[in-house]
Amino acid sequence: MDGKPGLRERKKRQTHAAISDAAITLFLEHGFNQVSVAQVAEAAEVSKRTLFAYFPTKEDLVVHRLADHETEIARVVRARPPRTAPLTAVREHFLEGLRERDPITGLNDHPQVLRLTRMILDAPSLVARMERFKAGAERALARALRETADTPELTARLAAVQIVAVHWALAQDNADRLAHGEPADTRYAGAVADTEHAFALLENGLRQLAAQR
Amino acid sequence: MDGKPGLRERKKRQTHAAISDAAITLFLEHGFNQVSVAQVAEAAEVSKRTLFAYFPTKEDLVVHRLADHETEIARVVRARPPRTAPLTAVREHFLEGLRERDPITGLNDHPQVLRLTRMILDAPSLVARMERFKAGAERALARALRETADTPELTARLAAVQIVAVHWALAQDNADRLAHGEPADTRYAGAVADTEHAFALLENGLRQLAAQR
DNA sequence: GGCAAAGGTATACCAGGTGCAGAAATATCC
DNA sequence: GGATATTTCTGCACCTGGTATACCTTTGCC
Repeated sequence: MDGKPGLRERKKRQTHAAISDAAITLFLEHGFNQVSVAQVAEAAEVSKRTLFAYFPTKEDLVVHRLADHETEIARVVRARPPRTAPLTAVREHFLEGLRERDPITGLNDHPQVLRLTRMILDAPSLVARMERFKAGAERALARALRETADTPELTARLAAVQIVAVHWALAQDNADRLAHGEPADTRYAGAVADTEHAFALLENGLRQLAAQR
Repeated sequence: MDGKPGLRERKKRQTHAAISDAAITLFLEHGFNQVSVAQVAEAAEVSKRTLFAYFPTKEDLVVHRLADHETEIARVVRARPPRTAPLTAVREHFLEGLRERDPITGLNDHPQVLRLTRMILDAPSLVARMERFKAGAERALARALRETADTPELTARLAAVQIVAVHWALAQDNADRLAHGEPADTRYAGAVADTEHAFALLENGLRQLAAQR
């Protein structure tokens, strides 16, 4: 489809990568808030104005790498085998992510990943950006549920927000533990158990929640 | 406890209110992003520095009014009658909110409220701020569940994120409809039905989600 | 009334982000 | 291959949110 990307196109990609790489390197080294976009631009040998032509905000310098994941759950639901419940597909996908130590599950303890996670958590504006991400994931998943499982509008939205919320809670929990020094391999069994528990809760509802007091 | 707030204290409250009022007035009239903090400060007859002494960020000029609601769900759970399930308490509280047209349920169509909602939705930074709000509500609710229903750590967190997510989805749905012109009184019946449906889903789980395809 | 402390102000400053006019590089047409 | 049109990059000035500093005013209190 594009045997000839064209010089202009290639340079664009190159510049994009140069800026992104310079940004990540500097941010990991000194922290997100400690590095100005001017410094990033200088390191990438590009004007500040050009940097903003490629990345609309400073946060995007980091977050654009995760853009694919925004619709990941929705894609999993759409691509599920016939007669499989959406929830089952999402659960299996998450378990597979755990097995593969996919960073999105929070269960990857490579120093680079750990530092990136810490960097994001230390920068409020980046955390806020991640929340918007979640909202995007919810919308995409709601659509997928409507279109592939004939789920009514409201039910789809409700299911979507619940699933995404649980997904993130699990990942965050894993990431927290690894951030506190627990090795991924040690955490693995617990992460699997927690995942099973969480999806069982989703499937069976909160009825079981004690009513005492 | 304080029959004599003291002059200093009174002036502080007064200044606080003056700034907040000036801000809301200007924001409602011209839009959040169209008004600078300098203009708000000028309207409130206060220096910019003073404004930031009272409100840490521009967003807080709007959001501080909702601060109480951050822990509202958690308080409802803590204050529930004996042997009542947390979920029941939250549902009843939401239904009561609908009856009273509490703006937090999205079912208040007073022009002021409508304009405020629109203003918030039109300003990405305010939306982001609301998301942080949600996160705070989740934490508070998780604690309440742990402390009043002996819910284990993970279960409490999972339940909390689900409940808060559904709560917000319902409110947002109502707000959306009113924003599109539907009167609150017309929407009321549907809002109640949707609420019942949503909480039934929470209670019974997503098992029912069709597995077709 | 006088003094310490709290609170307010003016000013200057930093960082993220945008608008604009022109220079430089790339693509296109002859 | 060269002239031209188009895209992209750049430098610069500027706006806005937010902070630091240093100084002044008000309040509380003896």
